[in-house]
Amino acid sequence: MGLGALNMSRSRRASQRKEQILKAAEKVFARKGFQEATVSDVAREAGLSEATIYEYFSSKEELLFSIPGETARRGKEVLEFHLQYVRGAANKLRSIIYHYLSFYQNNPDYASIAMLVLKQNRKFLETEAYQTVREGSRVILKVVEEGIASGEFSPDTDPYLVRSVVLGTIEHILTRKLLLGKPEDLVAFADPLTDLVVQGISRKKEKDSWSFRLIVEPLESGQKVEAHPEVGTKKGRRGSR
Amino acid sequence: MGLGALNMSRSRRASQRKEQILKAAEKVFARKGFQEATVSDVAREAGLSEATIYEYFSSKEELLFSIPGETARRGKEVLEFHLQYVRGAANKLRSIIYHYLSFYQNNPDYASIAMLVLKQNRKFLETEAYQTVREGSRVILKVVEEGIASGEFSPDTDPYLVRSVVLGTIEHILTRKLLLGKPEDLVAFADPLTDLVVQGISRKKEKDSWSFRLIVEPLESGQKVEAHPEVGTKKGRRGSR
Amino acid sequence: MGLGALNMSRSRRASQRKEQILKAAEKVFARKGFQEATVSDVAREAGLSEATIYEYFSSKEELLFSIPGETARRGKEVLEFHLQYVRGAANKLRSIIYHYLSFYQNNPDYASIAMLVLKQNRKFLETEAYQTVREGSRVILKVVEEGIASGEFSPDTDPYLVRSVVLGTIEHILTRKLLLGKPEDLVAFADPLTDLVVQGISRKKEKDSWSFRLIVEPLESGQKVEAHPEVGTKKGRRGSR
Amino acid sequence: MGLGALNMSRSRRASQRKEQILKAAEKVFARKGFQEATVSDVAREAGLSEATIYEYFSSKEELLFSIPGETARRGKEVLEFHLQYVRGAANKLRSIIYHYLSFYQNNPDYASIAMLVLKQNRKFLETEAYQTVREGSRVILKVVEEGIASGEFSPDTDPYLVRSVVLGTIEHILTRKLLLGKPEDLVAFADPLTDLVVQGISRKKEKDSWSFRLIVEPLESGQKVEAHPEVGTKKGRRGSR
DNA sequence: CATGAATGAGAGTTCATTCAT
DNA sequence: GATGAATGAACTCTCATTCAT
Repeated sequence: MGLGALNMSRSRRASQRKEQILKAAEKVFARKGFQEATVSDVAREAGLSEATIYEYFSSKEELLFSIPGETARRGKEVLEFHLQYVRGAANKLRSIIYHYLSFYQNNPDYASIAMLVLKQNRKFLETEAYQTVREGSRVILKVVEEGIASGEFSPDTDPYLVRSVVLGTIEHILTRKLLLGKPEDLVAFADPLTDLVVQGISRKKEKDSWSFRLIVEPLESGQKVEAHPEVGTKKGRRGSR
Repeated sequence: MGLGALNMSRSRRASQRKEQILKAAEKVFARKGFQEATVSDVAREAGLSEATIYEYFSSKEELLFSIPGETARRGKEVLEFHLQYVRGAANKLRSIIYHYLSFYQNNPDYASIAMLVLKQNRKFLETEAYQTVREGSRVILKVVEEGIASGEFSPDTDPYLVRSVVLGTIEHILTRKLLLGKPEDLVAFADPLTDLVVQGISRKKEKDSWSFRLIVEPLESGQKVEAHPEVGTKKGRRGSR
Repeated sequence: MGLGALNMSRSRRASQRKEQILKAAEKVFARKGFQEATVSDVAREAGLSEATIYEYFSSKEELLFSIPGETARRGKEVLEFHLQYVRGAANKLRSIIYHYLSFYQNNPDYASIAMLVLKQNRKFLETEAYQTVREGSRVILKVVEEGIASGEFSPDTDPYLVRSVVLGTIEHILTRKLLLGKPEDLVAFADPLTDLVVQGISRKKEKDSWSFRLIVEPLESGQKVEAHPEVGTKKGRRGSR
Repeated sequence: MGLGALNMSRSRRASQRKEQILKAAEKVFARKGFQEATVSDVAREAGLSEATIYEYFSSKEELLFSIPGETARRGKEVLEFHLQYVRGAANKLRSIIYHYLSFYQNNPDYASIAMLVLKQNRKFLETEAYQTVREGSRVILKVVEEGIASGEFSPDTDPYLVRSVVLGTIEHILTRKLLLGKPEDLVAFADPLTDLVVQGISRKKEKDSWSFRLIVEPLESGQKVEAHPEVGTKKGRRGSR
């Protein structure tokens, strides 16, 4: 005792052990999936006995559900921190998309568990960790609403749809990468995806200008107006939620 | 025996049994998930003994992987049939999105298995059934390419990204419905999603340039064109695949 | 199929298996106790696999509680059958005591489980099997009440106490035999115990005092009557129940 | 430390700790049973760590077997002390029975462990603590023998049977109370039980006097004392031990 | 002395799968 | 073709016990 730096408070050491176990579990579950992985696998990976795992987590499932906790919280914090300095809804959307992709790219084991294990687990929805994820995704809603208010985005934009587009696309690409190995670089999708979404929901100036043009018509040109009458002009459609 | 219409060929009867078992399995796996469901559950649902299940399917996993087969093929066929009569890439995209949503809406058990069971299963990728799904999703690529070629869509559109946006969004919304019960009506998302995507990938600059030209021509107005010049104009960005 | 006598109905075979397992369990639990015995032990003794045990009994505990069922019912029936032909409460008591001792003597494994395992198990009290045991012990109450009514037994006899004396003594002797191996012969206690109990509850002093008076009258002697006036004359004492 | 009265000898303090642990163990084992209780439960109850338990007792079982020690010894001493002042075998029997019932009533945790845990444990018989119990029960034998010698009890009384009757009945009533909660008051059984037993083994004067009477009535003589040899006079019956 | 932390050793239980009928 | 019956093979979880500090 009294070994200075070597000494460590009880709870500090305990939380270190927990972290050690969680890292091992993340690795193992990511590689084998939840059902296929055994607690014995996790114990081996952590260099501990099975019983020790149970000292820190009351069940295999609790172990699984504890994995996102810290990681997700940290991800959310980083995102929110960076978002502070970004101006404009479109730019914020770009930042969010970039962060998600970058986060998954840098945390492949976490990504694997989130996409292939937790996402399909009904019980995960009742988890505290899920709340963090939920809050994170709520940021998208807010940004979209902000963009609508500022006039950057079309007033009939459905924020829920946008969220589904953003998260759905990211998850789809990520899942492909996890299962098929392609694409190599997730982050490369940040800009194209952002552009697509932003253009997809931005105010349709074009039409405005078209109307304008029509007035001008009396003199010349403007025939192309009818060229794409069906695109983006049906108003009032919005899915519930 | 040999009594004409009453008789049924060996294989005919066998394939009927298979269908009976598959229907039961779909129901059970959809409700309980794969690992949680037992072969005994499926047998009970089918009104057969466990051993009989094994007469027709060599393992529980093969049973699972056999579920999509017919259903997916039928879905793909219906889609392709309808697509024949649709003109224009944007309209085809709308039709595709509508079909996917409608299909999942009308086949909730299948949807549940696809989203919550198969998607997380690496082995499913080596399945024949997966090929059907793959082919189905390839249709999107073709339509987008067609749209690019026709000038409907921006030439720097990434068909793979579009596919991910379309399928990812659909799956995201579907998964939410399966796990959270919301939204009630999937099909209501067909138009807003299509609109977003189509606007997101439709030819861009041209319009700007048109307005430009038109504005100059008449007399005044049109300055706002430069208002958001940064949106959607960054060229050359494309994720690998 | 169609093997005549060798064939056996489904349920018949199942109940035979159950019996086989129960016999094995009785043997094993009697020898090792419940906690110390493993399901594997029982399976080995029965010549079956562990899994098969669980086909017939849902848990180790259910297996334990199923042991008394048949045996206890049969014991109770034999007792009641014989009791029909016995006249007089004292003789019935003797018959009951004899039967209990004889039953335990002839069913040592059952006796061991009843005395050393079930008797101390709170959960057993909620068992159906326990009801049979309960009913069996109720016979004693009835007989005592009958004896009181007929005047054979003292009117202030507490039937519940008598039942406790009879069963308690039998169980005490039996437990000693099970743990210490002595006494060899349980049935030898039937008569002495019966005599003690019957004398202990038979009509008492009153007779003495009557006789006394009669004796004195004629000629002489009889002073010793007062010798033990304090024994057995304190009336009105009775434990609750 | 070393501050006079505040100080305490090593062994004194150790034996205090032991007592503290034993009290906790008694409570816990009484409530949950031996197998169901964990060393951790005992440690928590004692306000100590599990490891500390093992400083004082080498195993969970040793802890169990140590519980009776002091308590049983004290019980035995109190009984013997009071017995000194009681005259007459019957009165001594009454005193013994009273003491047992009273002791169990006042030490319900001890009673629970004795009846529901130790009694079923073969290994307890090899314990030193069991010797104390044994000695205690030997007192009954001595008193009965004394009563036989003094003529209070019938000469063909089997002391071992009487011991079994006394202890068996007490334990039977006690076990009922522990498991079923009834009867509330154990001590109320002291007199009725004593009366039953004492009358059950007392010299059968009555019969003697009857015979007497018959003889006197006519004119003289009385040799026919053997007139009712069948009640309680069958000699030579005695269970081994 | 006291204990936090770690673990070896099992036990009960579940099921996918097989096979004789 | 259909199935009742049987089981091998694991896996999760529990706890008494140890030991370094």
